[in-house]
Parts: sequence; C-alpha cells; structure tokens
Amino acid sequence: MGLSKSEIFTDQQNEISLFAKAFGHPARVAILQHLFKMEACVCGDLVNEIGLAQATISQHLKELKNLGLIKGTIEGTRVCYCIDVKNWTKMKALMFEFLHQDIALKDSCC
Amino acid sequence: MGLSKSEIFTDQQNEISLFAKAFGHPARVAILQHLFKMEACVCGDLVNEIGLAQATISQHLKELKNLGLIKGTIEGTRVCYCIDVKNWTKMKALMFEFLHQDIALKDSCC
DNA sequence: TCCGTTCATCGTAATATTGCAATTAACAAT
DNA sequence: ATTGTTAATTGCAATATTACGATGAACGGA
Repeated sequence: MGLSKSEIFTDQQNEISLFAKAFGHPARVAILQHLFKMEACVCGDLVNEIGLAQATISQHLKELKNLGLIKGTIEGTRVCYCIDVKNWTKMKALMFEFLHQDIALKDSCC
Repeated sequence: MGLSKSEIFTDQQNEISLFAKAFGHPARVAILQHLFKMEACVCGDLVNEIGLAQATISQHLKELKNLGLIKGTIEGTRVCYCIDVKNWTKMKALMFEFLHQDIALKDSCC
C-alpha cells in the first residue's frame, strides 16, 4: 500500500512521526546541522556542502520548510534559510516527551 | 530514485536518520508507547490495541527489533516484546545531541 | 495425533520517497 | 535588452515503504 493509516492514531502520535520522518533522511539531518553551525543564513552553498544536486536539496528544504522547522527569505537572487527557533523548540518538547518515556520504566521483563 | 546516498554523509548523520525513520511511522510510535506503558511484555495484543493487521504489526516489530530498540522472547506460542532499555538510552543520547543544537544558537538572522 | 492459537514470512498491490536533468522564474549586472 | 546567477518546479525513473491475505512453523491442549 505505502499509505499510512493516520486516522487510527492519536494526533500526538501522528505529529511525532511527521517530525521524525523529517529527520529520517541524512541529507535533512546534514542540512539542519549546517544551518545551526552557520548561525546565520546560508543559501545555495548547501548544494556545495552536501553532495546532492540542486533540485534535490531544494526538495529537502521544501519539506523542512513545510514542517516549519526552517524558514527562507529571499535576498535578491538568493534565498536565505535558517532555523525557525520557535518551532524547533516546540518540536523538541514533543520529541523529548516521547524519548523520555523510559524514566518511568522500572524494570524490563526480558 | 528512492535510494539514499548514505555514503556521502557521516556515520552520525546516517545513524540519526535511521533511528528517526523508525519513529517516522505512527504505528511504531504507538507500539513503543504501548510497550512503555505496560512496563511488561506484551505480545499479540498489540494487534488489538492498534488497528492494523497481524502481518503489519509483525513487520513493524521486526523493524524495531532490527534497530535494537525492542527485544522479543518466545513464551510458548506467544512472543513477548519489550523495550531494550540499554539501547533506548544510547539512542536517546544521540537524538538529544541532535535536538539540543539550538542551545548554542545565539540569534537567527531571519 | 489432531486442532486451535500465535506469530513470522511470503507474495503482491498501492503509494511514497529519493534523485536528477531540464525547464522556468526572478533578479542583478552589464 | 541581453546575459548570468540562483533557486523553485516539473517530469520522470528507480527504489522503499506500508498494508494485508495467505501460508507456514511452533507450540499447547484435547
């Protein structure tokens, strides 16, 4: 099928999986790390940093932008991308809650 | 293509994306949450809890098992799954490092 | 031994994702 | 106006993922 049955899951479960899917590709991980490292806007040099075609990078940037994790502003012929700190923080809280479930776990049985 | 060019990324980037991919489906999020909530082994009742076919659940369990996040022990005709706490902790450290990048960020420019 | 239960695996269909060349759009500079 | 640069979009092709019915293997009980 290839089609997730999202309607049978909670909003929280769906939201977690959407963010996780964004991190589910090394190129997007690399893009985000680069945007953090630069502490400033970078544009098409992501294409040079990461060894993928311009069209491919643009596609990954679009996904991250749709999720709200990054934002891009046009600067002449270039586009300046950077992390959307507010949304990153919100996402982080959601993921932390999920990842931190083990603190309530006393014993594993097997 | 559909084929990730994992060779052009760092081991860390690839590892992050592999774990994230595991969380990139609401069914696997739900499975993990249920295993945590039970604080004990659960078996085929995951099929009842989550509204997917037995074959589908089994497939998702396999993926989580391959990543080392859960382990299953055979108990007669049943199989008992539970969180692999050790590996969960290791995975958590990796994801935390990635998610926490924003603390080093002073300003976003746009 | 012969069922029934439980779970893994196989086969298959539908859909999603990844990647890139080619094109297009928008702008800056000559 | 023409040219060059940058980035988004379009149109593929290849591969991956998701889902499930059907089958098979392993076990326990009648």
